[in-house]
Amino acid sequence: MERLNLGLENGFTTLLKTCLDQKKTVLLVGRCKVDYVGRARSTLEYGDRIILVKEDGSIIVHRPYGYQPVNWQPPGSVFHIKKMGERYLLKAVRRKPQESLEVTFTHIYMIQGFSLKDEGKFSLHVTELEMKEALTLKPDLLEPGFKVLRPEKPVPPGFVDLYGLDKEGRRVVVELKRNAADRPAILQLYKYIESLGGRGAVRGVVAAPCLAKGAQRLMEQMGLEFKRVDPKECAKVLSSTDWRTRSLSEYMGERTV
Amino acid sequence: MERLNLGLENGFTTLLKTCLDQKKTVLLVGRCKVDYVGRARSTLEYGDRIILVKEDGSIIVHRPYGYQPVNWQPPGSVFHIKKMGERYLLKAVRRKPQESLEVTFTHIYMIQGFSLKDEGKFSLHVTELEMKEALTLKPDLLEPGFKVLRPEKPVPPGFVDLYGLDKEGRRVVVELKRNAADRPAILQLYKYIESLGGRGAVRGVVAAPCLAKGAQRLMEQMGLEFKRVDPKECAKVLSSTDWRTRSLSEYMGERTV
DNA sequence: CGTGCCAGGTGCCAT
DNA sequence: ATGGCACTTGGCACG
Repeated sequence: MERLNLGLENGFTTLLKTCLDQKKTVLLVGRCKVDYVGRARSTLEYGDRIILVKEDGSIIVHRPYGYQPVNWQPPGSVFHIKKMGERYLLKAVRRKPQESLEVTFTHIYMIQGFSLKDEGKFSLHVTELEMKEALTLKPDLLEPGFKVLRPEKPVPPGFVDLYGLDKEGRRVVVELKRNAADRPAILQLYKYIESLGGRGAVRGVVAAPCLAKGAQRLMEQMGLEFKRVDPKECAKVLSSTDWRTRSLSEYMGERTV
Repeated sequence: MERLNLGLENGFTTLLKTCLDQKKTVLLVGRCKVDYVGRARSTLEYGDRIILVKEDGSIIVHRPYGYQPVNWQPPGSVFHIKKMGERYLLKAVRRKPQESLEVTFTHIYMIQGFSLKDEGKFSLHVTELEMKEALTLKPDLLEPGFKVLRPEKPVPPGFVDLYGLDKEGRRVVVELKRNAADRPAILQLYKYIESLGGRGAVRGVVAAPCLAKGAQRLMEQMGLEFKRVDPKECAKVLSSTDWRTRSLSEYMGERTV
């Protein structure tokens, strides 16, 4: 970590340009207004905010409350910096879609550049992908005798989460949800079934921790089955075994065939 | 704006606790690892990051790249601060769902508290709501002679965006999309039509700037019509008139009747 | 409070 | 590039 703080007297524009040139991350705190034009359009009146300008050309404007940024521009944006009389202008533009974010400062309370080294690995568990992996390795988690033929089977409208055979040899199409299975999930499964020859030809199974409120009736109407699957249970299966380490990622890698 | 920077020697824990007690926003830059457990679970190995701790009890961890935070906890979280030997611990817990975020610092490059005053008004334009407002005020934008009977008509599965009559007096159900109308939107409209007596009884119209890729065929299959509506055109209608200022919001406010 | 739907959604990976 | 889809989705409005 290397720090850069030229002080405000040295100039907002100088510091900011230096940081951007050197691909440093800049932390700004100041009183500003924000105007955004692009897919939509927004205005934010003057107030105190925190602004992050990152090495990759992204910018995020945070109010002193709330989880979400009030305005932003994604990585790859191009910055323009200007001093306009008493005010400082920071503009971030991206193309495709053409969007522009303009931050106008009346006061800058803090500006500081940092060279941050962050190569730490991030890993997320208990995702739908992990559920799919677990069910591929231990299909019994879905039902005894179930065999996975293909995870991510492509069908005309999209991708089936799991495709396999039950112990009687019938084809099974599985729609997997990490959260409660809702109406859209069920309708999606139904579409897949239709494109695979209809209900007579394949079994339709919704695998999820539970069903959403209105989903039960829809399930029955469409003649689909619900199988309870616990995401944490799936994650545990993966972490408790070491078969995952290599063999699974390879196996899952073949799903595109 | 009031600034608080006691310096590191004064103690990470002291400063942080003071800031949280006084409901200040804290900016932190340091080398840390992050562990999250809750709906899912994640680990982030050591690296340099920026942490925002806001007045409302939210915390956001940013890597030096990317638009999205790598870890976070929403407003209302409860913080626990501890010094563990050479390391500093910042833990944010929320209930419902029960989730915990733990940031462990080995180095703190900067820590600073700010009392930020931000009452600036934020407004976003050209939302789906504004399109609906525009079409309600100028139904001709949809098609000549169209009349809106009710925005947001409630039907068993949900709410119809616009409900009205065409110039021949036929009932029209409109599904409105600010972006390209996709399959789910079309299926949704179809559900509404079924619950209103089926295709013979009402016209089904998808109003959007354009159709998503595979949507055309589905539209035809279901016997629905597509009407191009330009969000910018809608915005112009709203901005070029001042009828919006009060009267419309009141009118729209009655939609729940 | 749960439930449903929108978002400047974003991100990831597929063809 | 575009399409399909998950996300610790978050957010809001409504029953």
